[in-house]
Amino acid sequence: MFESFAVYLTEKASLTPEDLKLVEAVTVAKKLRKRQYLLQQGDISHQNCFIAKGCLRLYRIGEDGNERILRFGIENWWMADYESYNSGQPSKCNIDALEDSELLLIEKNELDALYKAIPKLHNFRVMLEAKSFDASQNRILSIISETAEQRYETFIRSYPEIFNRVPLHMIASYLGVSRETLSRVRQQYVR
Amino acid sequence: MFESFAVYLTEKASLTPEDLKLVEAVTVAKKLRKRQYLLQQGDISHQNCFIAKGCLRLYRIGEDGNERILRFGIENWWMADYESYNSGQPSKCNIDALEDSELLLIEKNELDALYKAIPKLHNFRVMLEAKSFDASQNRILSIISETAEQRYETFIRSYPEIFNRVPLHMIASYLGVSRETLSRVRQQYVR
DNA sequence: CGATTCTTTGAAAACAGTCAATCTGTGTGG
DNA sequence: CCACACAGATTGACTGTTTTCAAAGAATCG
Repeated sequence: MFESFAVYLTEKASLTPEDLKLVEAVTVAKKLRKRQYLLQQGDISHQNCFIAKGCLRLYRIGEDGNERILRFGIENWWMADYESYNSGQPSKCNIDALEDSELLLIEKNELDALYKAIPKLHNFRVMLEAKSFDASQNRILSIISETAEQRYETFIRSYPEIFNRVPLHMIASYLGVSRETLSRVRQQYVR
Repeated sequence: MFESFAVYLTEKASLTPEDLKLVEAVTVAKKLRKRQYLLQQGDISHQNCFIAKGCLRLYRIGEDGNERILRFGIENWWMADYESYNSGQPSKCNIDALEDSELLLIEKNELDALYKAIPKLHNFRVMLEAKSFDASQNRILSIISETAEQRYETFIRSYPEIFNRVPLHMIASYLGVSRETLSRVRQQYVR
């Protein structure tokens, strides 16, 4: 199960076999069944999670009781509530599995130590975070400037590997529209 | 003009007078008149900009020709189009001044060198970027889950130093509503 | 003062949300 | 293997919000 993580780190971050040993020493494997939580509101998100297999989502519960999905994650993506992860404060979010999933967890302090030991890994992380920020800026632009239909198109274009893998009402939540509206938008699409 | 930057770096990033000399050596001061551009679409955003005084905005022109504001910046904030800054690719954004402004510019390669020379500064940057990411996640949550009125309240609460300093139609653009809607929302507020 | 920018207002149209009912497929337990 | 519950998707009718278009009223600047 560490294997796919090793491949990822070798290809994306150019880690050597020696580097990988250091990583493996602090990595904990975890399997999650569909619907199981990785993190619940109030927990501290003290580990970073690499998704080897499966699909997760990160969401908050609004004052109206509805779920608002902030992010999805699939194979080769990282997942944590970074607000809690960085601050050490209790999380306002939940993370759960949308499919049976295989995860690799690293404690924040262990990962920070790895960054010191493997500068390449640190650079890789900085690059990843920059891309995450870009993605979230582009998502903001999409939400503030596009109609529901355009947002759905943008989502499909941006995440072709995700849109047909998660329930429609979750995509609706991610896009900030009601599931009925998204359903109607899709109809026009089929024609 | 470097003085306010020095104070900022001392207080926020704990830089020493020696550190500051290194920083000053690569810092270029620039004044911008209201309405002047710092960056125009197609330019490469190759310098990071510290705002010593004034107010800037970063925006894109949509297909409909309308401006969509992605960020504001005031004293002690940093400004650049980080997508272009990090990738070296031409920017899709514009940055201009909403007030006469005093800026301190550092070239990306100079700043990267500073991070090597002053690890404290690098840590500070990493922390800042993490906060920016959190802020943009919270903004996404606000846009997808709140009404126009609630978003305006959230904006005022989040940025009390900005909301009464920039034109209303720009806040409307930032919030993703029409200026007319924002104007009406504010009316209810006054009662 | 004149020009420009910014803000407000009104009325109609477009859009999205809500409520309620129905339909589908999936999986579970008897 | 069937019956049932459940999650997910769709549809219709209605309501409410937001946009658009057009016009006019403040405010600001040179």
